[in-house]
Amino acid sequence: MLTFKQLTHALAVERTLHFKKAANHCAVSQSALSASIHELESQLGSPLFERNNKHVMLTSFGRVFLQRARQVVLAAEDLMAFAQAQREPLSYPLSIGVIPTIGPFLLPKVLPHVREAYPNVSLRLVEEQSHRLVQQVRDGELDTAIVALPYPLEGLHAFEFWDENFFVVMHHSEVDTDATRIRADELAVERLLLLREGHCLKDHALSACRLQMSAKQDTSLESTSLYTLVQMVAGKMGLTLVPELALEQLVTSESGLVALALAEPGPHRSLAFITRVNYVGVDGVERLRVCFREALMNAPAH
Amino acid sequence: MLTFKQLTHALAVERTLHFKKAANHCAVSQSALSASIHELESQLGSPLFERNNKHVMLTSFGRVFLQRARQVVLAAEDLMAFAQAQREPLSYPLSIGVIPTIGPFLLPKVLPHVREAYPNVSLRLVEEQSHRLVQQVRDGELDTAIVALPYPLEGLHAFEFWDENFFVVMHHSEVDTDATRIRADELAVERLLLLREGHCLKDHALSACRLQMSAKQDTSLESTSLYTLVQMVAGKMGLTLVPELALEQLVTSESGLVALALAEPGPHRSLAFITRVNYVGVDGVERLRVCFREALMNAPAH
DNA sequence: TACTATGATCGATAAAATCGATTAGAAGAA
DNA sequence: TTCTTCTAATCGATTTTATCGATCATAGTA
Repeated sequence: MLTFKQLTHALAVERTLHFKKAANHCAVSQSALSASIHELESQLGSPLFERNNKHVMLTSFGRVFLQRARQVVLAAEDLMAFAQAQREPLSYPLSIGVIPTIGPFLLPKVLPHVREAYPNVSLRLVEEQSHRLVQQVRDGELDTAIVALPYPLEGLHAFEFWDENFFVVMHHSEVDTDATRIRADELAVERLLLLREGHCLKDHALSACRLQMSAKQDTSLESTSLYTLVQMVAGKMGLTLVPELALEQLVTSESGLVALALAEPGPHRSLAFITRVNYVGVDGVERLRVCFREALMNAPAH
Repeated sequence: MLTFKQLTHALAVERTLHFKKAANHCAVSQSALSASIHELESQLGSPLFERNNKHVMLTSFGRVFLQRARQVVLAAEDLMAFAQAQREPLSYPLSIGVIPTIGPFLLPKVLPHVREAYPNVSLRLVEEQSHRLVQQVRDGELDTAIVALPYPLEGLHAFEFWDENFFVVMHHSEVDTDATRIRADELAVERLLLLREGHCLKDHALSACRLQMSAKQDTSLESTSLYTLVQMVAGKMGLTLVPELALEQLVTSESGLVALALAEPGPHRSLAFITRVNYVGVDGVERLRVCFREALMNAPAH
């Protein structure tokens, strides 16, 4: 079978046109190199070199063959160099899932920080609901995913990096208190607008209010994104619960909205990376976890 | 050191995602394949596969690495296929020197025949005088050369393929005989036009006439090509000697020239391939020799 | 003729690859 | 649970391969 060693030996002979010198370059004995060349030539069926006791000379075939062999060996060396470069943490492509109620609010805050710390990082980002992310991580379609806990993980590992509280978002005309906090039992629960079934934010928000989902809730108004949800609140169609990270983008001063901290003891959800238990890139994920955490701690408070 | 075997083993595991099946594909035992993969991964510094007793799964790194490794292995396989294709006789580039008094007359007759017999043939043709061709063959710059013998070859091998006679070419107005042959001592030697010094044809022509070179010959009229030489004859500036192969092109019916066979016992020069004594492509040259000979025998006689 | 340089070759040894058998652990069935 | 099955890792033995040092053969040189 063809080996890289044979090719590099032959290339050394091509360079030096001298078996002993080539052998030295390759750090083997002359006899070993001679055998190596013989073996290669016998595999090829044609001699690469024309040689006697005094002179070594390329054959026409050898010239053409080694020209191409050089490309192959270079490609292999490139491959090894590439592998070495990959060992630098987070320099290989990483596919990350993220749930829709985290992605648009978290990533703009942390990705610049990540790119600064790991300039070679290359992330493929996928936005899906938690249950699909869990499946994709399990199947190896994703290296990791960012989800909100608590969530049934069924044997996956979780690397938490942030806890956050929920805020009640209302139209300012509906606020009848000067306090910055509000208790769940003060809420007009019947006007609560939530995300469509399947978004974990819905469950987390309800649980933050110590509420069970009300069966008589008007599901036709359940939204698919926090953005439209907040637009509905701005249209005085009700009130909603928004995680802290999203406040900055969703509740601007000119929106006519007011955000009140939920008084129930929090925090109410926790952001985490999830991976397979024996995922080999845990090192990279752990680095991401630290990096995300630092970025969030340094981010301007709302 | 990286080996092709490791790469092909890893690629087999990538395809099957199963060590035993991959081992079967590679015709080795599972333990050997397992060791091979381990060795490769240790050289790379990163695992290619994430595996436990039940499942084998590509890592992100493995995906990217094997993508590139596949290219390298394919390139190597191409290289071997290329080498095999070269084993087909005369399918590799062959550089051939030829002297100017043979090339233009011989090659048009034989090359079509060669290309028919060896469709993959690829010839690089170089036209030089004998002494330069001999040197270039010795230096390996040429695989072989076509020269006219006798010529001092100094250790090169000669593969003769054709003998030819010389013809005296004169203007028809200067011919005073009806015979088709002429003896050297009937020639107006003082009007003999020959090629410039260095062309072996000059020596061969003189020796065909049993002549030594005359010192008082008008060297200013020595030509550099048979074409101009014959043009001079057509201008009644003298007569010359032309090898048989060249007659067809040089002495056409409308040129006003007459060619008379030289009566001296011939043939007077012999065409041959020359090679280094241990040139490895002798097989190809021998095939060319046979091919040339056949082409010339089938060529229409002058 | 003797000397030098050089690639091929040989025999011994060292290194590796490979095998078969076994182990350990996970998944699924009873 | 407990048993069975499946699978990759591991181990020890063996075979194969690679390598070395020494020697040989030979072309070129003095």
